[in-house]
Amino acid sequence: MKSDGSPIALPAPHFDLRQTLESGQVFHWHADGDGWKGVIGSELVRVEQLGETLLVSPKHEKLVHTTFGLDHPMAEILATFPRDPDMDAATAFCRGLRIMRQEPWECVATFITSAMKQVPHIRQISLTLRQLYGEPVENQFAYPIPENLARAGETELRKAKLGFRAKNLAGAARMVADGKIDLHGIRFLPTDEARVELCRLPGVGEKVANCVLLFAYERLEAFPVDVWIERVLRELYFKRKRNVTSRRLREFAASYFGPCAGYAQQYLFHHARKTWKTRAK
DNA sequence: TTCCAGGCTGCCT
DNA sequence: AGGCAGCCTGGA
Repeated sequence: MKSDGSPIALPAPHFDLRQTLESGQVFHWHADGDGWKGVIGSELVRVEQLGETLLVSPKHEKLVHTTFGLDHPMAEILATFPRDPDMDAATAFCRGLRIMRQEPWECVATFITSAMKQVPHIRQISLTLRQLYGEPVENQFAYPIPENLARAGETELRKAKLGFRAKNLAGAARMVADGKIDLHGIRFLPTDEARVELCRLPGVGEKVANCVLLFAYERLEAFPVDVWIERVLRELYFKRKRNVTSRRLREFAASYFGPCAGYAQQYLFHHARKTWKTRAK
């Protein structure tokens, strides 16, 4: 580390750094010795967990506290979960996993590029975009601002291996850069209206919008349904039924998992991905 | 080689 | 409203 002062110990009870970073919310953090490094905004941050504390540079204390949701009242959140054996198992397995607070543009852009991709690919795309279009931060790069991706355009982005996602990312970047959508203002909208706004962006449908609502706008009730969580819901809650529509699954999720459904979803998702050995990459 | 992956979109019925 | 193919690319 540079001379930012020696790390301080930030209290982090009921928190698990590794599980939080490996639960498919963010795709650019990497292990650094016994800790992790990643860029938050325009800061390169190193975090290391030591028991129920986090070692961080003093100047990153507040940033880390906010980004990792250390203010979340976990006991209260867990108390809202439905009680059934599968939910209980996921909750025990994921103890300490927090929903993070990401910067909206980075979050929406990353999930636009995640369509039909496996995690290593999403990480690769994030890294390539940062290296080509992001501002340097020490020896790493910030996520590119919308203006840079809009200027690059679809053709250039295709060279960064984005495939059909290039058009969507370039289009979304253009809308944000031109002020056609106000990602900051969305913060103040009710969740349903915020979702409609986000879906105006190319490449953003209900799933990506819900990811952004959950991971960037603190809407803990937002419940992203991807192919994985569909498998989980069918396997755990509709085992013997066939012909259950996606719509029916979403209706079930909305009523069953309660006001922190997004948290519950993340736990079911992470538990399944880490324990269902088949197919997971 | 062939197949498909953490989704969206447009076009069908 | 619900179903379905196509979209790029890389890895199994």
